[in-house]
Amino acid sequence: MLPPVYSPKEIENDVFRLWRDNRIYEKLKERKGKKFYFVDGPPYTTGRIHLGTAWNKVIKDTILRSLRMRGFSPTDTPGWDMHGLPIEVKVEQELGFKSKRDIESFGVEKFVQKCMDYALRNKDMMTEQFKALAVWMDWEKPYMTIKAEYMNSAWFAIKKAHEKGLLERKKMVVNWCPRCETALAEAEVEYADREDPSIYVKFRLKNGGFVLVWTTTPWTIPANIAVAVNPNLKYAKVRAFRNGSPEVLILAESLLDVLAKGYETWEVLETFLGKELEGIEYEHPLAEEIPYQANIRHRIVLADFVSAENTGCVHVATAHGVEDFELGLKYDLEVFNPVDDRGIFTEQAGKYAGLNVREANEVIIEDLLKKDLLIAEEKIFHRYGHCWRCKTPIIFRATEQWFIRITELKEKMLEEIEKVQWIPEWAGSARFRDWISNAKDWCISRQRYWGIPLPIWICEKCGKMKVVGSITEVEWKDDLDLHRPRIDAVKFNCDCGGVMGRVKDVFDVWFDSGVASWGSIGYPLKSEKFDLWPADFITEGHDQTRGWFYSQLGASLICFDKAPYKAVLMHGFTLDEQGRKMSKSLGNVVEPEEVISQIGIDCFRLYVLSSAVWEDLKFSWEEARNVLRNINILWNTIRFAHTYMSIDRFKAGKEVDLSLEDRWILSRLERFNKEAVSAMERYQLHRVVKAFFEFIIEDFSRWYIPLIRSRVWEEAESKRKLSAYETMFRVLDKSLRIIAPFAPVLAEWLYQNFVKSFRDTKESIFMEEYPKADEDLINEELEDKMKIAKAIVEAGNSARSKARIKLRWPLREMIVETKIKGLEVILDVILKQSNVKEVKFVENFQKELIIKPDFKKIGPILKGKAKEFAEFVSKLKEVPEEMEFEGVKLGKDCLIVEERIPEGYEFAEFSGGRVYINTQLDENLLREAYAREVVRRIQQMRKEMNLNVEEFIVSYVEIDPKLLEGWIEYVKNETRSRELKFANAEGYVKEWEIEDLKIRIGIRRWI
RNA sequence: GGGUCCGUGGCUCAGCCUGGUUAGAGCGUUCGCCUGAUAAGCGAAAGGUCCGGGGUUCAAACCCCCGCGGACCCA
Repeated sequence: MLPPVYSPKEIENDVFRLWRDNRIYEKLKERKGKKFYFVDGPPYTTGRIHLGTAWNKVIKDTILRSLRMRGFSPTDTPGWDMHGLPIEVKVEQELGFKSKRDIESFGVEKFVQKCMDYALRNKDMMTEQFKALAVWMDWEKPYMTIKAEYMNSAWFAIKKAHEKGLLERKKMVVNWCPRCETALAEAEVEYADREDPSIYVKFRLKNGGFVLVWTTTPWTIPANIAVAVNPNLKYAKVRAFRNGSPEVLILAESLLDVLAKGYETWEVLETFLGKELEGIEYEHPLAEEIPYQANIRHRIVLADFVSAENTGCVHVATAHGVEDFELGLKYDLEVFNPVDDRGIFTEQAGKYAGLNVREANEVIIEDLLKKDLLIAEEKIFHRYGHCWRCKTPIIFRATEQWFIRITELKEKMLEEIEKVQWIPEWAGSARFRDWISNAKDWCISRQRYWGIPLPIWICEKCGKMKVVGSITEVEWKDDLDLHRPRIDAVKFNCDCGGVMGRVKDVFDVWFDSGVASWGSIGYPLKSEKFDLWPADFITEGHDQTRGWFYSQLGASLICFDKAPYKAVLMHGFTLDEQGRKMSKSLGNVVEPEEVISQIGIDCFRLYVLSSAVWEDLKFSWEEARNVLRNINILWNTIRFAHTYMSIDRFKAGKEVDLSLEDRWILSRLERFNKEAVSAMERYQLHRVVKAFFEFIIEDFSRWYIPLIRSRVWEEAESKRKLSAYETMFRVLDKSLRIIAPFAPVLAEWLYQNFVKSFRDTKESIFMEEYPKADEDLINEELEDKMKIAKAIVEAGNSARSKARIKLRWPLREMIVETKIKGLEVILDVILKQSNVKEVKFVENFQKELIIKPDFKKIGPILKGKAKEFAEFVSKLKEVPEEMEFEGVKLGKDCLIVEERIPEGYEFAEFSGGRVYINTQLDENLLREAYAREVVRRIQQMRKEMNLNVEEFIVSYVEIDPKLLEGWIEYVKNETRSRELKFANAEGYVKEWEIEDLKIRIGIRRWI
């Protein structure tokens, strides 16, 4: 016997033990199958997996398992992304550090070691969490971005970039985190709302008047070099009055309303296009506070990016804005950067030296006010970039950085993504395409410690550069760690006689994972697996559009001029029930462990795999638990099959005569199989899960099993029984194999405890082949017929319900009124499921039409003759389309037609017609009904007594024996009563009510 | 401002790729039923302008266009 209730925990223990003790995964790994190169997108070693990571790995595992069953030997190396700022920040927090200085004084070597320990510890914890999801990957041999061999793959790429002229060092304005003191990539900037000042400042023009600018970053004013206007926008020179005194100002004509912020009235003196303003010089507003500004000639310049917003005049600080910087290149403006790595003003900033830029905001506003240059000061709530790890607001800063010239690769990238299969299609053709089209050069250098060191050496004497493409060039041996600071000690001799030292930077961590498609197989240090490249398949969340999908494509184009993957499945995000992101601050985080412990691994997997992968998944406990109910139904069907097959020592695989319902369920099975295979090939995992439950619940549990129940209860070697067993077995055996990749633990357990009992099996269900559909068994006509049978039975039940007659009470006849032919084949099915003695199919069931005139309609037309018309109508036997009465033509809408069905019948509609039931019960039917009522109650009592299904009893029924006349044997048979006595109840006694009749029933074990 | 996705009963979703019965599930509500696979299950009822508008078509939840609302990404 199977346990009566599905309890995931025990099953999981059993199966994990089986897999471990018999080394199932390892054995599968030894099999030589067709090659399939899958690359795992490495999760970052943060320490805990969240629902999204769990979902991600479950998708991967499902696909890997299905590939193995389909005869492939997929690569299943898990990856770990272990470098970078997030870990540095965590370690800094643990050590209580505030800035890079703390790290330097602590010692870089010790710090890096701490980072490594942290990453390794987290990797181990997360490995256990993934294993607990029944994810089969090669956990013993993962790829790690911190291994020298892997770092070598990145060096290889950078050397390639250098050879192709795609690596360059240039001064650029970058996103800069003043806390982490490093440049950040676009992908490392997180946008969040924040409040900033919004100020309107006037810059005094040398030839009189002012130009009005607007900014949200007062701290950039000390670095102001120019003011930009749009050459094609109309500007106005106005005379504005404040407290009665006039001032002349220039701003965009369409934006004059902003003057209301600081002036009472104004008048336009003249208008002109922006281009006429080019070259006009002005005085820096803080020239007195910042002596350095005296060296600079400030002037108005032209820029297309200036839009008609705020004042239409943009303050340009070449060191603090990307567009500003580029504009500076065009006009050959000076790049004046008075802000240091920590976001603190340098000596060059004069009065502001030593102030943090955010603190400086206030001081600067104050100074502008004193000089009467501030028109208005407001607050603005806007999206602003923050460091992805420490949440500090970023600043823009011009620095020297190393770049990959992605802009030169753009065209090729767009070309390459067209060759990739995207699931869904728009992930590539729209979303990714859009991202690439907007791509900028990739800043790959970080001024940090925990990362792959940039393999660039520069001669201290002549400035010559050497890019190292392999760790073998730095005399690497197995045990040598290549992280900072050790690598910093490596020097090369320059041809000029000088010494080359390494650039101190490390790689942007996104570059690490970008080389995964060859780094994970050790290329180029090892090349034996490189023939696998490029990847056949990868899958990650939609956030990886700008992350891993992109970094891999860029790195791969540098090295190999083609895309590193052939197919990409993009999945969604996990959100909370209301569709919000899960976050600690909202307190709505659901831990995968918690879910697993509550509903089990398989239930969790089936739940997350049942919604469309590319859509966001709103996690709902209720929905997840619903899946448990479905699993329970599957469990119950298997328990049913198992119970009887075991009693009869059934062995599968014998020739049997299949009956109608057997052939039907097998047809449904093959159809499901066909659907599953086609969905699987298109990575439409949710369709497989949906189809599975629909088949098991709708077809197998609700329809097939009730149909064969009586066959299963037949004694001895009944052929009908054996064919039912064989059919059930085929259905379950195949269904389990189809769903095994999705619900591996459950499928394995049922394979071991159900399938194995009735046929020779392999060691594990995962050594079986994924089933192929046998399309010859699909019988469309039979399926259609059965659909009709279902509809008829349902209509019959509905008619019963109207007549208030329980299904347990047999009925004499059912008349099916329909034009559909050839329903005789389903006669038995209907008889059985409707509990009727006879079923007739007719085209027209006799019924009486009652035709009355619609007085409301005919009254106005026929007036006084209406009564005569009523007489005429009463003689009609059928409804005419049209009639003529006393020379007036009348349509059938003048008639009200009612149907009267014969006395003693009730009906209900179905898609092909109507079903009538005869509601008259005669003596014999009544006795049968009573017999069934008694049986039902005795069965209930047997169950309450916990009797074995096969055990015999003696029954006592306090009822007039006449009521059961002719049905006594039936009752004894059904209830396994050796004796049925109409006497005072003994043993386990209960009182019952059948309709209005009160009876006492007693049963006891037969000894 | 640009791009993408989503919008289907009270709620959560499937169906859309590949147009074709009466648009399906689950949850919830009400009323019934069934049961030796039932710690279960099943049915019925109520509940739908398939976001709105236009187009293509014999036929549109589905394909196309224009809006509206929400989410995400970018500027």
